[in-house]
Amino acid sequence: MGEPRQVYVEELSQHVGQEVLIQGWLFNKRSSGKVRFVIVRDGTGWVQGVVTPAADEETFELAERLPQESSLRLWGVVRADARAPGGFELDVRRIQPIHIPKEPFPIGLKEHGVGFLMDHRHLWIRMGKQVPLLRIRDAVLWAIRDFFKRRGFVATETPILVGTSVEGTTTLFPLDYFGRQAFLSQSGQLYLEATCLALGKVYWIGPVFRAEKSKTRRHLTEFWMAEAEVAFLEHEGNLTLQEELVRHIVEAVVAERARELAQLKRDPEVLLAQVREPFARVTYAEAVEIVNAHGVEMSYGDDFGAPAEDALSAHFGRPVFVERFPAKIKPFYMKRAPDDPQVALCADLIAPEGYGEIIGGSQRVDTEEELLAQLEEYGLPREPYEWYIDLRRWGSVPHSGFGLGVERTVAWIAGTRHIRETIPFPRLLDRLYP
RNA sequence: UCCCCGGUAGCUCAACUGGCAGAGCAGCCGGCUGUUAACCGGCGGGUUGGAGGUUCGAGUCCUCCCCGGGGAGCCA
Repeated sequence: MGEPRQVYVEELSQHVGQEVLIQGWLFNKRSSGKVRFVIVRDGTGWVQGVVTPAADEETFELAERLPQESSLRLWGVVRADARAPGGFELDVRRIQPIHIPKEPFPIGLKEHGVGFLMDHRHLWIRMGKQVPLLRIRDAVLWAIRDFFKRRGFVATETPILVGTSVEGTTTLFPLDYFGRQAFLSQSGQLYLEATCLALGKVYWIGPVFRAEKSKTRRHLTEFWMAEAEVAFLEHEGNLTLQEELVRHIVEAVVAERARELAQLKRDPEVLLAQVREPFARVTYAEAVEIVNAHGVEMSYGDDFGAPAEDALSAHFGRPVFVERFPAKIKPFYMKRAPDDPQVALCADLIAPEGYGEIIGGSQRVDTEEELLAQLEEYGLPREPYEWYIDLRRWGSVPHSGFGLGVERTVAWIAGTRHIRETIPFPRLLDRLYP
């Protein structure tokens, strides 16, 4: 026999009848006198251990005394049991405490308010929905990397510290850079355009920062974007790439994280059905009519507000691309449609079920003349963009790209209404702790 | 920045038109051989967010401030 093997809760099905060692934390305990139950979590799942006087005296005593979130090693024999939520239980032989808290764990098993939970985010992430949610986030990020890797994209990086804004309109976090003004990047796109002319197909996944005073369930001040940029790719191909990426993410998460989706009561069939068909595609002008038909007022030239996005997502019931926005409500770097210079060759992808815009993308301006004209049109200074203009001076090619909001994508797939739970430590207006 | 709601025990909440501040959970003590947010009995626990005001009397009404939540705008 020898020493019992150390295993994780998610591996228990492979060890029925064997004695194993689980290392984890006491999530909860219950007692019926001579039968005591300890629920232990280890990051991969939860399992109930059954402690009876058959265990040694100290272990039997610990099963009654250990407070919530004690860390411990637990030796027991794995047994399949229909009564166990996960299908398996442990008949406990021995418990060895590693750390016994001196004070009650702040987060109980009963309900708490959001403010309290956010103040204890560092402890909240151990609880309930948070673990499967963060495991789904992990799967989403790996699915993105896997998708691009398989297609020969080069993973690259863009700077976080920048000297100028990418999109003139959005608010930036300023900071002092050795006496000069610098900002936290709000998008890696412009740099990715340069990199794609070096490497062909590139992507990066990283944090971006928006100093908007947004207080909604869809906004963070620090969030993660997966951005891609492809040389020689035009608008149509850009949409196809985005659609294939999103479909791949959903299929990969459903395949790899079925257990977590079940814990979150998210029906994988609903997700698969949403991405099975080709995504809907409408022009901005058509979208405005659909939105108005749903009783949400907006006129041509307005950007879509949250109610408008919700109307669109309700109308289609699957992801929908909104193409060809009026150029004046989109950033300076987007290429104009050859048949209508008033509209940009761009698209936003609106997620189903009201999870909002998850992708913004476009074909980029590719001639120096157009770029200079558009910088001027937007009232932007030329100097900080000289390097960007250079890209159109030497070997410019048609190129396109997009940015996918990781947290909104996770929220949609996990079926979690508020984006704050899709990242371990959300940064929100008025919330910088912990 | 604007609009709405809230702040009472460690947590979640109650307390009528102003009249003795209460319950569940958590904690502590005890009971229970299959519990599933276990259950049963007992005990302790409060500057009612802060400052000022009205009143015989304020958790409750008024003013200002602070904090939190929801939403809008903007965006991914």
